[in-house]
Amino acid sequence: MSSHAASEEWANRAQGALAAAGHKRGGARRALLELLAGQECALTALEIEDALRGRGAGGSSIGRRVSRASVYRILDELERLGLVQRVETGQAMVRYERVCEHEQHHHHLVCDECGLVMPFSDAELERAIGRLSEKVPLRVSEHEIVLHGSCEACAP
Amino acid sequence: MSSHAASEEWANRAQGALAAAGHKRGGARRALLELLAGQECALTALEIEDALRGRGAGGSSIGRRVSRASVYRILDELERLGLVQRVETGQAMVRYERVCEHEQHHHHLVCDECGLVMPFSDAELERAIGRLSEKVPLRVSEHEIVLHGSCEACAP
DNA sequence: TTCCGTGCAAATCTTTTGCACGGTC
DNA sequence: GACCGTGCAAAAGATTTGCACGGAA
Repeated sequence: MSSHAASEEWANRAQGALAAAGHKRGGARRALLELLAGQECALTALEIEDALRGRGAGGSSIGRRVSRASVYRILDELERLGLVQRVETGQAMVRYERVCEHEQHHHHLVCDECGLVMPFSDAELERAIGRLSEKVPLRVSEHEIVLHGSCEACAP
Repeated sequence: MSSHAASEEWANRAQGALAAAGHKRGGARRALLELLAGQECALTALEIEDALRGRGAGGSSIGRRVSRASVYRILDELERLGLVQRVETGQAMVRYERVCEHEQHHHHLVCDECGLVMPFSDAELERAIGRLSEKVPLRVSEHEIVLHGSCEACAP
């Protein structure tokens, strides 16, 4: 599935899930959905607020200021509905990213020097996790993997 | 290596590293080292403070009150020296645990219902991570894996 | 005697909550 | 018109920092 298609699939699913949960379509939520749909990787609440304010360099600045409280509230709701997931990178703030059902999910590389966060995915790793999940005294529902180190710019 | 030996190896290494870094041996730090050496898995700063205050049910309560600020300061220093590592479990607070060099390191299972945190280790998973680390655009120094789900008590 | 280590209290910073207004259905 | 969604301001909670005293070297 192309990145664009995944983005659209998610946007549609999000719309549907929110409607099904009996939610109205406020401007802040729409802006946030639009932003998240277009993102490849995890953002912090602050980054989301800034992006919506229109600061982001390239890309379509959504141009709708959304208060920080609403950002958190909406993310919290999207998480409960399974539309976004939290990503803990060992940095100060929690990150959030959309969850695509039909796309191989990814994990994260974190540069501890500059803070860069990159996605990666690896089928072998997923298989190892899958087998492991059967052997462990926990009914596993999710897993999160973070690799720390230095990125190519920081450790050339 | 037995659990006891690992605990002792760590305590010795910690003593040495701190001495080498030119540190004096204050009472709070000694109490904290003693506590961490005897722990199998990750604790939060608050749990450490409480344990040191002597609350813990079983076990040898260390019986030396240590202020929260000192707990954080000491943990921060131990982390810089590579003696403890932070563990993010998606719960409100960060957890800390000792790092044993000669022991296969472990990762964590987290019950999202009751908050229970358990250690596990898996050689196949480590191999997968090792191979992956070669292919990724990051000079990998550490990795963290957390499996979320329901423990046997919560999902019987 | 010189510093480091520690406790206390205040500051910071992220995230959450209370409340009132405004828009959606 | 009823009710949800949102912004603003204040609160909450974890972690960090400033400062002064006491102990280790």
